[in-house]
Amino acid sequence: MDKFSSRIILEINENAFIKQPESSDLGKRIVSGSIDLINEIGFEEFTFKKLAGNITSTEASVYRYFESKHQLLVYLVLWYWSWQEYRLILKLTNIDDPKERLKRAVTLLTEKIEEDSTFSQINEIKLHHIVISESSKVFLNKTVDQDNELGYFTQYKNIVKRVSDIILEINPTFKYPHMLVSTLIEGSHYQRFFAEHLPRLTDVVKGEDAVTSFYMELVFNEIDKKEIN
Amino acid sequence: MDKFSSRIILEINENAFIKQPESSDLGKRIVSGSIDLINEIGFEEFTFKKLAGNITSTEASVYRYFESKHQLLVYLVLWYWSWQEYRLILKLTNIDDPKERLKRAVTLLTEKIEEDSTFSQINEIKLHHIVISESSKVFLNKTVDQDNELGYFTQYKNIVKRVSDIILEINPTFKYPHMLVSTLIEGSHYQRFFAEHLPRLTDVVKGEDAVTSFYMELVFNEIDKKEIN
DNA sequence: CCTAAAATGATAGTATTACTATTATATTTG
DNA sequence: CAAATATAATAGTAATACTATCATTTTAGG
Repeated sequence: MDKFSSRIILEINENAFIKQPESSDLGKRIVSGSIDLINEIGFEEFTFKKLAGNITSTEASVYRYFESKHQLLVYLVLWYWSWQEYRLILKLTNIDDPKERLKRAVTLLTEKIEEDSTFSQINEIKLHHIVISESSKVFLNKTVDQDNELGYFTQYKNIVKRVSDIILEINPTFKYPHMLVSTLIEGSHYQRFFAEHLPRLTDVVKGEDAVTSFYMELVFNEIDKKEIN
Repeated sequence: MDKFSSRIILEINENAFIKQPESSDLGKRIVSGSIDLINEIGFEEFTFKKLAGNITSTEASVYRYFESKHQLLVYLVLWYWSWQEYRLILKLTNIDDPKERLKRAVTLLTEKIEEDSTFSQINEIKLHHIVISESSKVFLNKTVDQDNELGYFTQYKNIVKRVSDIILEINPTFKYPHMLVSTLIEGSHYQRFFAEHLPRLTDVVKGEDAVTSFYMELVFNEIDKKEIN
């Protein structure tokens, strides 16, 4: 009995949609349908027309919720990072030892999402897959500065800051906390993608989750070393 | 007097073009024009029609060299990694100490490309920029497995293998050499992008190239630690 | 329960993209 | 100089990424 029984809705930046998708049945079908479809065919092949076909609606109706497929991807990725920030806070609550806090944070940020907690209409396993292969397209884009002003990266930056602060608590003289955290987040995504498609760019070690083990080791080596000097 | 006077042409995988762009004036204009244009407007906005306008040719003519803009990006990225492999080999020639070899490799893979060596019609500074913001789109794609079979990632994998082998020479029991190398390559690209657009995801340290310093430290900490245990 | 407002569906239309095809005109090569 | 080859000019197509309009259904308030 540790689940909060009332439904929690994550509040997402209003710039990331035209009409709140949580507010209607169609909105929810758009979100869950797009997660399924982007997963299946990839973001490049994904269109609102195909989505509409899958959820028995129309292209025009989808456009009432999201002004473009870019905005929809932004919404999904924002949702993911809001959810991760929420999970991070929960996972660190009442834990005082900074090393234990860091350990928990690294695990959360690098591990495979296995259980489907099905927060509302969102399949978190599939969404994690999308984040791995598509989320960088949100910022590797000429609109990045505009998107940044709209607050599209706030949650992501918050997470990086939270974990950086733990690192600085352990080692206040460490010069590169943000680099270390963003490296482990993006790095672990790449490694999972490589493991599936380009295995010679990664290492698979039997009997362990090599991705989490590697980044855990990396992070602690890096900040410990500095502690000694 | 350390430049080889004869022109060197990098041999690029034949699957990455229809007609060898090195073979004609138009081909060269396509390559250099696309580097300029992708840099300027980004890969999403880039079209063969716009390119043709810039280089006073026609869309149809561009299509005789590359079957799609995806293939053109593949060509550019392949060229970049061929060039980097060539530079890596040069930089390691006659250097025996594995730690010095590793140091040189890490510098090469993470540093900013400053001088314009202008290998043929290619502006390496601009191409480096493209690699930073666009190259992941080559593999973060549903066609990745097919593209892998066509050999589009061979040079990249070769570089990762070469550097991994140096790491294993220094520490033969290190479990994650490929992860470490691909992390530093992709990580350094992200950090340079973040420094320009999302500075709160990185750290800027006065008086040093923080990106290279960070990854250099990371790599040596990681493999040294293991050496002791 | 009824009406007005809001949401959705159905349909059509536009500019642009990502190509392919055809023919004419240059340019190169033997 | 002729034949082959490369490029330009032009046209055309299916799909994409939207916008617009109007009819129909659903919902919410009095």
